[in-house]
Amino acid sequence: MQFFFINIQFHVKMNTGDYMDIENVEVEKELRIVFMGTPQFSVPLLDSLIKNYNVVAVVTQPDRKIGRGGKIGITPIKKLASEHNILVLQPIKIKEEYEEIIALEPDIIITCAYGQILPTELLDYPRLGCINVHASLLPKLRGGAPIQRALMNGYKETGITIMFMADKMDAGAIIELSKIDIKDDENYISLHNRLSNLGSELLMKVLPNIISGDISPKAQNEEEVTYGFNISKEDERIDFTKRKIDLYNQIRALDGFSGAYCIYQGKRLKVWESIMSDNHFSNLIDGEITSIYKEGIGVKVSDGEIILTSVQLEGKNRMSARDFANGKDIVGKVLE
RNA sequence: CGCGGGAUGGAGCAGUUUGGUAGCUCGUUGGGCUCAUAACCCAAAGGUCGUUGGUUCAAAUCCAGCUCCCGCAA
Repeated sequence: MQFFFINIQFHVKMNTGDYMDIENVEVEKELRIVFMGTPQFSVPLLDSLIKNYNVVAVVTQPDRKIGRGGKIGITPIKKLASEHNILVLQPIKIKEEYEEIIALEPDIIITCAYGQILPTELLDYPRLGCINVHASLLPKLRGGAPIQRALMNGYKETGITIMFMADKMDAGAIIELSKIDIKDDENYISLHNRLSNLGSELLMKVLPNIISGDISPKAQNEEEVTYGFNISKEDERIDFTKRKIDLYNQIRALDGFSGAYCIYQGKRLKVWESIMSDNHFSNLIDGEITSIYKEGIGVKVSDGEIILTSVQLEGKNRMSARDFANGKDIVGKVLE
């Protein structure tokens, strides 16, 4: 917990319940932060906030049925907040249920992968504004799946953007950017974790400046805007008529996420990992299994061959492609 | 009670319909061949067939309950 000396006008709730306006007087006050987030990505961020600041409430998505059998799952953010006895709010539609948040009188709202669009009334309330931590170098890859899209697009670098929130998604003025390189063999899990930690570090670095007003936000260049929308079924399906580099990027972009898949003998076969090969086959069709290698299963694609190294058949566990091929006569079979 | 697949030596599977000495492809270990090898040949070790109970002369196999794993859908 941390206290700040600030020197602006605001009003203070007294012990009596009355409000007292104070102007230009240096006082000690606990900054009231409301954090909004949902998935694992935002956990390190909330963790840092809890350790260093006064988080008065956490807003996260409602508990939902998850997995088989209709079990209810709680969000990673709710779990962490509950462990610290922090108030958790889970509005179904925040556009209609934001009064409770305003009643908490937050000085600042910090969001990270929350999953709902905040209403203007809420955006306008906190005196220090609403801050978002986004996993791309804005204005590139606005939207819900910037990490996957960066990999899928074969980007060499990405990063974290901290910005003010605007009515339009991920369109607010940029406060701070931090770049990282994307390794050639990096997958979703790895990049996700690195960006998650980077987001946390960057926010801790920038937050004091935001509080003190020592920042100079810059509007995004609308001409350079690109989008990284959520991953759809179509994005997960492997099309072996594509180039091997595109398939390789698609597969690693979804490794640790939903997984890329193709169809083997009428069943769904997820492909978690692959490597590119330099072999070429002119007499085979795209998707045909070329050979079993030590590394895995070779598959003919438009510009050569890709070797599947880690796969998972529906109903089965993830396994090495070698194990999958074991005991089966799959050379010459076609993956769709 | 959302739909469905699965549990068999270290791994991946067959065998279950029609109960009757545990099989295949790998891996491991040892040996051989070879300039050499991830290739080839020979040999060995390794499984109370997820768990509990039932039927039977006899259960991986039939019946019932339970546990765990996974795909889809949300």
